Amino acid sequence: MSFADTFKALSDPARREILQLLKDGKMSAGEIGSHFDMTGATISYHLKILKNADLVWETKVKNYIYYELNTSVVEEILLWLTELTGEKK
Amino acid sequence: MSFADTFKALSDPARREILQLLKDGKMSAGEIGSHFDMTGATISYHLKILKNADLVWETKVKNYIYYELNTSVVEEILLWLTELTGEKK
DNA sequence: CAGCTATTTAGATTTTTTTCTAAATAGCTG
DNA sequence: CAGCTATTTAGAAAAAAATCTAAATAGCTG
Repeated sequence: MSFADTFKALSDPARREILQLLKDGKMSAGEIGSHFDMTGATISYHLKILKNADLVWETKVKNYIYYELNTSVVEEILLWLTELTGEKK
Repeated sequence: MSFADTFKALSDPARREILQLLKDGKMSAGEIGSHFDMTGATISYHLKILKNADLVWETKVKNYIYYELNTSVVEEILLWLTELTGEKK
């Protein structure tokens, strides 16, 4: 969705952990959930936020939904932060 | 304070805007506040969060408190994000 | 030192976020 | 197709965050 949504999405520790898990490749919602002490519904909520922020992709295979990291949007955040650190007057 | 606090601090648009303002040099709490449609108390609250996250420094001069950007902690976030984008298996 | 000016703190309220349980959907598989 | 398995959606409750007003602090300045 937007830049602000990306920052919001990154602000939760569980969501950041999900992204780290996905670094190693795609994973189903269930597999992701098994790494956390949360209900599937809660994991689904977090995945939705990551998806809305374009931080992840989903692909459906059989009755599984696989999630995959989308790094392109991370670049925007990197840029913002880099500009913050650089060019000081 | 911690890594998580830094991400939380960055998740609010007003706080990000404050950091952008401080890119151009230090600024008093009042000056910062004048850029926003919020009470001084609210600005003070946001400044406290930024300070706790080590994203800003404060220095007292007369009865003013000046805030200044501290970029060193931003580097950690940059690193985390960079590692997320790089080294995909 | 009396009154300003700048800023923060306290406390309350509102808004947003996170989480859960229960139910719904959807697509296998025997 | 009947029953599983995987996942999401809805709705409610709990927890956290943002905001305000009013009061407190603190340090000038005349």
